Amino acid sequence: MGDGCQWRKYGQKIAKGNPCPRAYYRCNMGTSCPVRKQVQRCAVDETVLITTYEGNHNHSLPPTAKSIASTTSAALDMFLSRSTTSSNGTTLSNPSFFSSLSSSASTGFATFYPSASCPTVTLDLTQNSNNCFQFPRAISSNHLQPFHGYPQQSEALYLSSKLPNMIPSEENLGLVEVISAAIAKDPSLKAALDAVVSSLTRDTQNINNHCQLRSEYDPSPKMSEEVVQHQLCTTDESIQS
DNA sequence: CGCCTTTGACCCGCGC
DNA sequence: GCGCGGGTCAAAGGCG
Repeated sequence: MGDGCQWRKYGQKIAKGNPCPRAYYRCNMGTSCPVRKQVQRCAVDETVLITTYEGNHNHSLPPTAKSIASTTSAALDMFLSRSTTSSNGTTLSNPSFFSSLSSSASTGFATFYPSASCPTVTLDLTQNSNNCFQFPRAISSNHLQPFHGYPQQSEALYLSSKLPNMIPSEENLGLVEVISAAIAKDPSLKAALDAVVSSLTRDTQNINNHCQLRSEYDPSPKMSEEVVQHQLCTTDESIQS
């Protein structure tokens, strides 16, 4: 998937537990840019590409890359804001919220599991189509620092994507419902998403994409809110057990 | 000819 | 100390 940056491949390995090789890339845009990324197909669903970014660019980014960076940063801020308001006072995000999201990711839609020890954010890029980058949907994050694409502390950014024309499909409807329920439960979440979309609109010329995304985030769950909340509680209990 | 990818070798951390 | 696995290096080959 093109992300606006130029990458130079420097290695490929077959990781244990996944027959698909993992490719290693370095950013080739700046002089001695420290940013690296890993790309690997999901072992469960080979249409899913798991891309891991590490480091921070030491050069300016093209508009497309900036859009991704700002989007990711906004997503991180969104989840981070929840962590700072959590009642237990921890620096990590609301465990109930993330357990719900992680459980939805385990349905084969985006089979990636962020660990608490590694700062990560997982984004669903399945809305990518017509070779035009669109706004990714944040699935989960336990990252403690936003990604701006400029020198900061070392960090890792995890992105997952599917090939075009793969959705909407039944397998990820559950995720949509969970996200919708999360938005319905927390008005601040919807406000954060609106801010992200508004920010993206300034960077993109594709107004149609914007409209599509706004409709994607419309908090009108296909199920009643009571049913969704019950499922979330059930999911939380099963994970905790 | 230069750039990029491929791929086997090597390095290093971690668990036993 | 040894083996395993992940990450990186670098020579060789392909391609424009």
